[in-house]
Amino acid sequence: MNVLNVAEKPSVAKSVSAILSRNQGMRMREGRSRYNKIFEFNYTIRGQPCHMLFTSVTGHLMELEFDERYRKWHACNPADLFRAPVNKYVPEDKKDIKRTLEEEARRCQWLVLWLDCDREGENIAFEVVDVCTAVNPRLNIKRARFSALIEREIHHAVQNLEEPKKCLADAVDARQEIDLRIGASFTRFQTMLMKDAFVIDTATDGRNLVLSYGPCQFPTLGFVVERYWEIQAHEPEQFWSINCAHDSDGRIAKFSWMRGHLFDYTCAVIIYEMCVEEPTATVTNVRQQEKLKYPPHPLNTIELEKRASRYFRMSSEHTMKVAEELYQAGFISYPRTETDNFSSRTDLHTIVQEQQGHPEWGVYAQRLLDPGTGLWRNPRGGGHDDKAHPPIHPTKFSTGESGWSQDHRKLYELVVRHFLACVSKPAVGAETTVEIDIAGELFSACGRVILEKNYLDVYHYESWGGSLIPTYTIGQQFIPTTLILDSGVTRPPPLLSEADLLSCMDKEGIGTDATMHDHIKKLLDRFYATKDANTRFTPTNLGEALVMGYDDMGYKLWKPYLRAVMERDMKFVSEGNKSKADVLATSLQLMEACFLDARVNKGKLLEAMAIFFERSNRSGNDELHAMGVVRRCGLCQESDMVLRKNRDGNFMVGCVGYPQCRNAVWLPGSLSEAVVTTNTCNICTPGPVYLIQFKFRQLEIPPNYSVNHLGCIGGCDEILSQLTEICGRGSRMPARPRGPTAPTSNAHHTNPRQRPCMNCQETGHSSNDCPLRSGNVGHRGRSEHNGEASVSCSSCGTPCILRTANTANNRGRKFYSCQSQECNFFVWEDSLNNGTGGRSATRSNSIPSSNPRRGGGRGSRGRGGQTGAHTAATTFVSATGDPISGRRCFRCGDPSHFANVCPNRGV
DNA sequence: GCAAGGTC
Repeated sequence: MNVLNVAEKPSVAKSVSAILSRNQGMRMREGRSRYNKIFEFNYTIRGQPCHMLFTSVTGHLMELEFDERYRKWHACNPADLFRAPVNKYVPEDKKDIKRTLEEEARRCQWLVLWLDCDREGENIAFEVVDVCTAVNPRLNIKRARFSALIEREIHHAVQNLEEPKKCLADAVDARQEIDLRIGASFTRFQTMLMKDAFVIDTATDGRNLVLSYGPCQFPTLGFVVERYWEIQAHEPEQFWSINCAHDSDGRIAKFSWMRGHLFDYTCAVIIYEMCVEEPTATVTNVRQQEKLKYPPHPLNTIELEKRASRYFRMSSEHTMKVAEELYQAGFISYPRTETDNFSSRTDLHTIVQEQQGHPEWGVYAQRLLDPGTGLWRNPRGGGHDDKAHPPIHPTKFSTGESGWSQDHRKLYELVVRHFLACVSKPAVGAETTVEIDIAGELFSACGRVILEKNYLDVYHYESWGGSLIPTYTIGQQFIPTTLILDSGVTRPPPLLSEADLLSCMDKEGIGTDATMHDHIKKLLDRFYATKDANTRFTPTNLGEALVMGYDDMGYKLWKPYLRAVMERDMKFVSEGNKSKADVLATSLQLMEACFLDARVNKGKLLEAMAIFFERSNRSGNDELHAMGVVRRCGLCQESDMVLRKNRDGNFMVGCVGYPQCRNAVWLPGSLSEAVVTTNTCNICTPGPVYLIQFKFRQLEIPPNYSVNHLGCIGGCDEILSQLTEICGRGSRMPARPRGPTAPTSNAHHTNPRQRPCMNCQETGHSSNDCPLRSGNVGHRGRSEHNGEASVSCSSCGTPCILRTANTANNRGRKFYSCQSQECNFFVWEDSLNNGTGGRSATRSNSIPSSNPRRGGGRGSRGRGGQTGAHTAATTFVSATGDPISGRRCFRCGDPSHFANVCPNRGV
């Protein structure tokens, strides 16, 4: 009987073949693919002599793609991608493997699937089955389940063959389809929306700029942006603490205040003065304890990446590349593993023995193997096991190979030292804690002596500080050598390092051990974030704007929740508790609704981008001309009606389903500007029908009509109908030059100061200069204006307009906003009434959000975190809430400010 | 030009 065996990768095909054949009578021959060899040997399965043919794939054999007609970006509406047909196909670079499988399957009776024993492995198994059964439907299909490439496991697996599990593969099918549909739809949507609308000056090296969205890459970006916002929002606050030191027997004990620190200066001073008046310290407690510092758990992929980043500042992506090369050359075990627990069957001693000859750590390895030293300890597991691979460990001794780079050496050394540390005893220290009392205040000091370094001898990446303190006895009294009142300022957390980012992703289940580094690299490739020399990530303007835009919409697409829900559903499918179809239907329905909503609210994305980027003047692009969704098309019921500006400069509202759907509303030819607002019509149905802010050319409309008009295209708008009737529709108007230089305008120009303003009917200014004009703020979308100017901007002096907020948290709340585009001043009306005063838009008094930039316009960067600084008007209040009189700056004595904003702070 | 998951 001929048995075709297929593994997930060539190395497994080779290892399993070697185990089953016991390296006797095994022949290797080439397959169609140069990497995937075929091993042949004889083996007996449950008494049945078999001729075994063992080959492999290289991961997934197939990919999921849309039908041909949906692949071109402009061929369909991105929303269609939620329902477009998808197919699995074998990509060109896997065709050779497919051919090998077909040729071998034709002459076999059995197919045994040796794919990795996880969800993806099961899915690949079904891809192999599809290819093989297409040429040989009579194949008897079996699954070999093994948890390690160990002789006993492998023989057991082949003698106890099982059935492949469809529900595991189904879970992956669902994941693939959801990832593809939401990734492609959102990527096309946001790329086409923004790429030509803004000047995004990133050096793409000739590549097309793609603003991709993915359910893993976006939450990864979210972690980076969130930390950045946290730093921006930080308001430094001064605190005080009392520190005490005692110098005796040539040793120093540094006592820290058990209250930690106080933010109330007066309280701190009062307590400090009490201590100074009665400085005698009495020892109240002396505690001596043995402390252990444990070696790390066995190494898995994420830990390898984190430690290489921390110790060598190597990027996770580069680490995996180097690790892969070491693995391919046989020096370390398989580097993509979740497992941090050695199987009890692993021969750990042999691995240590191989390292005995090394000039640097060979002696340590010898000590480990000597039972007399007592250094050996069986490794503690970290509780993770992917059932497919052991923790990363050395598999071949080397003192460095000629082809190795410094990074190869460092990584191999890390793997070896980590392994040796894992099988070593923890370091042992003796800790002494001393507590003292000074005038009723408690202080403590700690000293440590390292008794046994143990694993720290080989794992020199870690250290354990030790310091000797004087000897104390309970009841002993002494006068401290120093007793001082120290001040400090709270600091924001640091930017996320690569190791932090990996931890966030691991904790929230973003990506797999084999893909996390890809998602991090993608942030850099897409220009969403940058990494500094200390491996810390800062979002770029582009990355921040995208997250801000979605956040302003109220969608948490940049949070890990979506992936968590998907993972939960995948688990249900793989356990057979939900069907693939159910999960696909509910998940995609939800995401499609979210997509359509995001498209309606794309103004938020554009607003966020406008904070960081200049608008582009490029034309000829569809998206530039499609200026916002006005309503759902009532004719085709499938697509949206969008406001457009045609090439001849005329406006219309047309269905995006054109040319299949030709529904259109032509607007008056006298229009010079039109902007879709976030306000909706109360009359027209089905809603929402978004109102449009129109601006007409003054000389082309009758004098009794206003140049500015907030109108509706749903049929209820009498003024719009009249103007359309009077001026004719744009579609029939000849193209004309636009703008103030148009000769027709100049011909009849009158002095605007002699005529009443078209906007407010006052004289002395034109409607362009009207203080009640809404123009500038509209594109920032803060909210509609109510048109009442009663406050001047304290920043630039320009009159402010009273507006009504339209955000989720503050809907209906009034605020004054500076009209100047260059100024960010705004103030809540109710804060004026209660006397707290106005400020430039920053986190502390802006629209509450996790996003400190919201509410801020261009120019607000870098100001966050600085506001909230105590001002002259601050009333000083103690911790109990009582006002404190006479409070002054700690540094210069000025009562008008706190020390943290003192002009002499740097002196 | 798009996702994420395998892998050489």
